[in-house]
Amino acid sequence: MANAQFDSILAKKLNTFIPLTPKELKALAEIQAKPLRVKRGKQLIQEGQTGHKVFILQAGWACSYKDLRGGQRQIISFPIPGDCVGLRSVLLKTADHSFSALTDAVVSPVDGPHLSRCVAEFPRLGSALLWAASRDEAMVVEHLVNIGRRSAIERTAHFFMELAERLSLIGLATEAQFECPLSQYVLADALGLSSIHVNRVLRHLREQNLLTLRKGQVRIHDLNGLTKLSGFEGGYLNSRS
Amino acid sequence: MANAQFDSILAKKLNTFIPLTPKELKALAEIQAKPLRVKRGKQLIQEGQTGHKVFILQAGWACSYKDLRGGQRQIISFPIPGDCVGLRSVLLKTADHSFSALTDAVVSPVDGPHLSRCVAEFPRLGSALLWAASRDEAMVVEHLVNIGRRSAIERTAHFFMELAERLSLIGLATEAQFECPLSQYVLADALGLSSIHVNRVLRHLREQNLLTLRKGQVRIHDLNGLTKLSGFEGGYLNSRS
DNA sequence: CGCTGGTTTGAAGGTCGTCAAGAAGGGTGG
DNA sequence: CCACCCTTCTTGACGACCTTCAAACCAGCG
Repeated sequence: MANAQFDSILAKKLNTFIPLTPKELKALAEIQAKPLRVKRGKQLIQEGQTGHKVFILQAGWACSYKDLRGGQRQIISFPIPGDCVGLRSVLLKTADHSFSALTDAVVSPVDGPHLSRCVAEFPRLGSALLWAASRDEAMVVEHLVNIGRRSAIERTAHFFMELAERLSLIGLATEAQFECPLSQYVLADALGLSSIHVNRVLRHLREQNLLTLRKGQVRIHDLNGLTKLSGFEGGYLNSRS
Repeated sequence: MANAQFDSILAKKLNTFIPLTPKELKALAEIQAKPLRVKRGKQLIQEGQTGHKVFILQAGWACSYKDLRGGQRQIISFPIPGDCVGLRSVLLKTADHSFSALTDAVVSPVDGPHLSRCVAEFPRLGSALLWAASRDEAMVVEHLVNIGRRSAIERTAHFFMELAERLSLIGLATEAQFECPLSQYVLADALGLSSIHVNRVLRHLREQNLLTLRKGQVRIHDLNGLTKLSGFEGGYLNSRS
């Protein structure tokens, strides 16, 4: 039992920042005690709503995003297992983004007051969570740079490089391959492109033997070439370095 | 003396979140005790550097940004007086962005350890700063949406609407006008456009009698029209609502 | 078997970037 | 005060990148 909690994916992540004591690990485990299964497409946070929900994604794929008039939307981030969602909005009056499951998923709802008490009692846990939040924000910033200043191909390559790195840190990717059940529509909303152009870009990447996305699997053929093309530097993802 | 500290622009901002006690105000004043004049163009933080510098902007204009190979850059945000810069990187190993003054400016360098001790002693001050940081992140997110999913005109209009709102909250803008010494090159780097296209967009805004930027002054001619055009909703900027 | 969600491709057009060059300030030194 | 710089703004022409519209294709599934 204690071991299972020790192995919580969030605990593993925070441990790379500071080693946590058994007591801290126990508190962390209590935070994410009640896993909740949600169906693909389920919306867990609605932009503008009050009452601050925080979730820890345990399994599956999801995205945080903002809708615009005219049915468009911009995806902010794809949380992966071990990531927190909604932390940023805890101190704001209303949630500044929506959050939905993209596949069937498992999340742990976190009670706001409980979280507050917990970080008050265990400040090191608080700063570990703050570190994770800082890292998430650095990812949003890099996303902004990606959309603002890189061409569609560079941008797409960069996106997959980052995703590969993140997944590999939690053991969900090898050097050459990982699961990625994102449709081209979803990718388009993340990359600030039309889905049709995403298709063309993916074909280019395939034809140049850089990367293939097929049946929810990304295969990386030429890591070096992708790195060069995208200008990817993963410094903002690692705690060491 | 105590009054001058009371009037610190950061104190005023944080006060809109939670009213601060005299002791907290005193601690806050000590944090930003040594104002430093910097010349226009001065770089205060370099992306990738270790040693975590935090600054509070007291006066003047500045920007945080990331450089890309090929001399391009993407501006992340324009801090205005009372804003903190570099807080996000405190817990990261290296700064994830650069920071430079755009005009002659005044900043207060903040000592990392001192800041830590301070928020440990005054937790409410800590959460006030965290609130400010959350608000800043919400702005980055909105910036991402802006670049990813809005056309050049909508995007530019939205940018100025947000800026007007922010400046007006600290008393640096009226309904109709505010100072804005940003060149079209700088605007281009912020909006993910070429400076030439920024020029074209500004002309459109001028010709449609929406907004004029001339000699470092923004004049808003049609607030309603701009709001409609940009789809601006300032909810993420206010503490109330 | 038809339906549905996703992928693929083509053609046409618009937004926006690039190249090039002139105009309009503002500051500095003679 | 004028000449000369530099930075910034402005405009035109051209082309590339990316979007939109339209339609075919494919696989999984009831």
